[in-house]
Amino acid sequence: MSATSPQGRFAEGAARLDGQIVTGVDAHGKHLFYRFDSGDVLHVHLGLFGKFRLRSLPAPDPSPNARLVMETDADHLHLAGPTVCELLDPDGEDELRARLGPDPILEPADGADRLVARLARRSISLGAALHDQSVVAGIGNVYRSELLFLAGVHPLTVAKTLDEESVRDIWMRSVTALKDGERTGRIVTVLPDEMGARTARELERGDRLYVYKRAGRPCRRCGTPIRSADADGRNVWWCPSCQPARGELVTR
DNA sequence: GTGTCATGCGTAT
DNA sequence: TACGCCTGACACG
Repeated sequence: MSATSPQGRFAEGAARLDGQIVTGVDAHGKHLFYRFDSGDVLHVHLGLFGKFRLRSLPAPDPSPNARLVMETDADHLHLAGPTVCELLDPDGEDELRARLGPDPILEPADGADRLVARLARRSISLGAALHDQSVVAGIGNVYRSELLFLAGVHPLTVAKTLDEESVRDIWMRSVTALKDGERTGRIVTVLPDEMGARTARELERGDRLYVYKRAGRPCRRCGTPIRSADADGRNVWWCPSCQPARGELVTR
């Protein structure tokens, strides 16, 4: 594999990786790890804007924006706009993983206990908690609203007040949803029996989710207008009928 | 063409 | 809590 940094900001790293063999790729939450035969580990976090593009050769236009291009005889992998693109030593990877909560894809069976434990002490809202990567790794702003809708839990519920059964339900739904997303490459949370005759792939962009960015529009299930509020500096959406408040809510 | 927004997160205040 | 950063898609004109 050849590695280059057309944009230049990862020139040193690319030079080190150039000529190496990729021995594995894995992830913890939103953090990606490319492993090389020398033992080097490339850590990538796409952030809000980052994007990988995989193209077959011959490669398309020159890519001046690419932080990193990795190329084999067959493929051309183009990375632009990541928040993080760096080489990590083993200690660095350990420190990173220690900061992250359980990943529903990595530990579907064991992670629920850890989530229960991590929520039990928190006075923040559930919406904020699910977005906190040290509580659970891999859930972003789309999934947090959608999972809470599926679970029937109000997003401003005080995290530590939620009953354990509901926490485990949210965990299991996150396992299913994130695995689906990993498999299909898109976020579709609408359940199969609510898709009508269409498959997940056939759904229009706006028909794939229940509440995310649907403020004021009718709930797909009950018709009640969807609401939104700020949770942790980002919007969260919910259906007031399908996700009634149980107990007190976090109001700010 | 221009402006706005976004599936994120670290740092400064 | 605010801001900066990184890029691309889309709405609007």
